[in-house]
Amino acid sequence: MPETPETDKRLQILDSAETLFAERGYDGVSVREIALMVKLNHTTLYHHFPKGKEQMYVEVMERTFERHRAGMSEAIAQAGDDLTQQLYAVVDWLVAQPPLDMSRMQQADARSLEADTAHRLMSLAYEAMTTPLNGALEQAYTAGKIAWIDVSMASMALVTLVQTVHNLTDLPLNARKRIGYRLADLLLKGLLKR
Amino acid sequence: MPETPETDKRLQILDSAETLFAERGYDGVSVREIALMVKLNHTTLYHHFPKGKEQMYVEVMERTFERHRAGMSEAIAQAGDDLTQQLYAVVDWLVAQPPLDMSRMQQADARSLEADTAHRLMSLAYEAMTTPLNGALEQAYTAGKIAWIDVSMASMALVTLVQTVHNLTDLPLNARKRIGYRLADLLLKGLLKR
DNA sequence: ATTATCTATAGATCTATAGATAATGC
DNA sequence: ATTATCTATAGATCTATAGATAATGC
Repeated sequence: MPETPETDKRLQILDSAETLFAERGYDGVSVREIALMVKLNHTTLYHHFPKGKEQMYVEVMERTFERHRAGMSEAIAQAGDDLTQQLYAVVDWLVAQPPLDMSRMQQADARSLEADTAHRLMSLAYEAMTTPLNGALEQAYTAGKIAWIDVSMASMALVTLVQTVHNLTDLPLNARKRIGYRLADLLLKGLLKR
Repeated sequence: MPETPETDKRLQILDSAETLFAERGYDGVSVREIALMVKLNHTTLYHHFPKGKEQMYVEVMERTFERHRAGMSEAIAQAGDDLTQQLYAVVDWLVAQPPLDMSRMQQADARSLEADTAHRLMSLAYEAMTTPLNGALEQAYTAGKIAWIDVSMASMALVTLVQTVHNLTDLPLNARKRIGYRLADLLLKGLLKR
């Protein structure tokens, strides 16, 4: 069976790099490991990515952020206009995706990149990961459903909390999703009795 | 002025290692960097820690966990019996401490350690970081102040959220604390209107 | 005599480049 | 002729050990 033109080696490399970078971060992954996953000698990767490991990381992350922005927007749009259902849909999306650890990106990965590149990527990340949720929260506020809050703080809080579900590596996807819903409930209802 | 006997070289090494490991994780720190901070040749550290870098990391983390457990217990005890004030006190403690990124510990650091050691440290970490808050939440539930929740999930959620404040590196301590309080409020009151 | 420190070095990575060889497209 | 792949290798780390030398305690 012939390969489809989209799945050429360059895309295979990015896909493998994405899996590895998501698991272990920039410094935790070697160019050799990425090459091993796509069955190429590691020096061949420099043909496809002349600027080396940093270029692979940047292209991987740009793809990842855009996919997350689109995926979360779509999830929210499909969920109707109830905030709780919208947050559950975002949980479904995030839990099914590879982990995206913004704290590690900032504390570790960014230090190994050229400074301008690191700043640009971090801004992209915050923007992509909060914009769809910000919209949902603003709409809920306008509709009188939620109290006044710092919308972008709440969005980051949800994303951060749901990402911790990826640390439960021994649980199957469904169990991780259920825990994600409970974290969303916690953020929606709060601890104090109503 | 003579050095106090407690601040001998071994403790200086652990203090420097703690700062560096907290900032950049196990793989992000080299034995040479630790040695540089205490003005020793890096090979000298193997005299004080014959099992090398892993031994330094283990001793650093054991100290850190115990200090956090004690610090959070003390903070809660001093705060009286109001849950909100107790959580604020925990925020004060956590924000003033070096960052402790459990996600990075599990996803990155643990992979570089001997497997048994890694498991033992992770268990210690979860236990130390949640036990004091679990107690406060159980007491609040018994007193009818909060709704029924998974207490250890809520404790981890608070710790995780407050740790993100360490990523705001350009803000002074007081500003970071205020954001910590607002995150605690979010968890206490929730988004939905009451 | 014991403890703390250093020099020298082994051996295992890592990223990246130069340049040869094989595969592909016209 | 161009594109994709490989071999060989440079040069920079890293952790760790062996063994010499200096400082300290009895």
